[in-house]
Amino acid sequence: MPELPEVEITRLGLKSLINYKVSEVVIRNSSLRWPVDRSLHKILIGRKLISLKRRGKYILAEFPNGTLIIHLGMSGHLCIVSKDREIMKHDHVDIVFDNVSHKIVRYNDPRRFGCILWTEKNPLKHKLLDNLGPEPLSSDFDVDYFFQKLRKKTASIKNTIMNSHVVVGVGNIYASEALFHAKIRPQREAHKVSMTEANNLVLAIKETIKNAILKGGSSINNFFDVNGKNGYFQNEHQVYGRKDKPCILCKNPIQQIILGQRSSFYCKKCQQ
DNA sequence: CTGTTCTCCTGTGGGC
DNA sequence: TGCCCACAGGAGAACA
Repeated sequence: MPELPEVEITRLGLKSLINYKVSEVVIRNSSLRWPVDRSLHKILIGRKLISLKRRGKYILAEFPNGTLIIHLGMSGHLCIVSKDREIMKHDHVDIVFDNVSHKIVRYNDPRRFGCILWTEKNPLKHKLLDNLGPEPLSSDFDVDYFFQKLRKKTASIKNTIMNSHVVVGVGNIYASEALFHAKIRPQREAHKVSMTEANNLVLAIKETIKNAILKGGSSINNFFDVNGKNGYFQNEHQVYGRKDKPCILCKNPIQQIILGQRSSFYCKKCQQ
């Protein structure tokens, strides 16, 4: 479910909890991708949430004694709920703030590919985050950097932009979308992409992600923000999920192929 | 090192 | 209606 825009919207939605103290942690099911520390309540109770940052698709919740590293995986959601909210299936973890009944952060994740990890060190040096590529919206992600990376890659351009060591935050939906905007076929070998095309792709990735954040994220299979509000970006997908439907630009049917086990969509006329 | 495949898990939708 | 199968937004691990 969540690509970078959805994670960013989730992070922004949680900011209302900054400066509140944790009063309770409930772990109903600790078996996420990696086990949730069962002593998290001892670590967190009485600690004030200092900041909420993001690196790639990881949300970093900073406390005085360390940081929670949260990833939503494929199907994770964070919601702010009140005490009387009924417990749903797959509501695995609650973090209650300030003993206020309406300030509970609830983690729900049917597939349990997400994670909630505690670190007392610099989270950016955590092994999951240490070798990540640049943020797509930062100035570090520019054509000079990107083209140098592409020259060394024989993998497909789509797999390359989805590689978090090249650039973070480009998931399966936005990879297809960005390649459509840059008019590059997803299966092209990365090192055969020209400087001009690389430049177009950098701009397309930035635009696609920026636009999706503005629109509140994609709501495919019910993404919703921390207050339960839907995003609208799914209404703007040009190729993703549009197999056999007419291309927005030339009316030719959109193709679907599998690259790296993932569905990829493109227009064979507009993308070369 | 690189690129590819496998893996975790549940839910959903299509075909029969 | 139920059953079975394919597939789903991530990404580290294992492997060649």
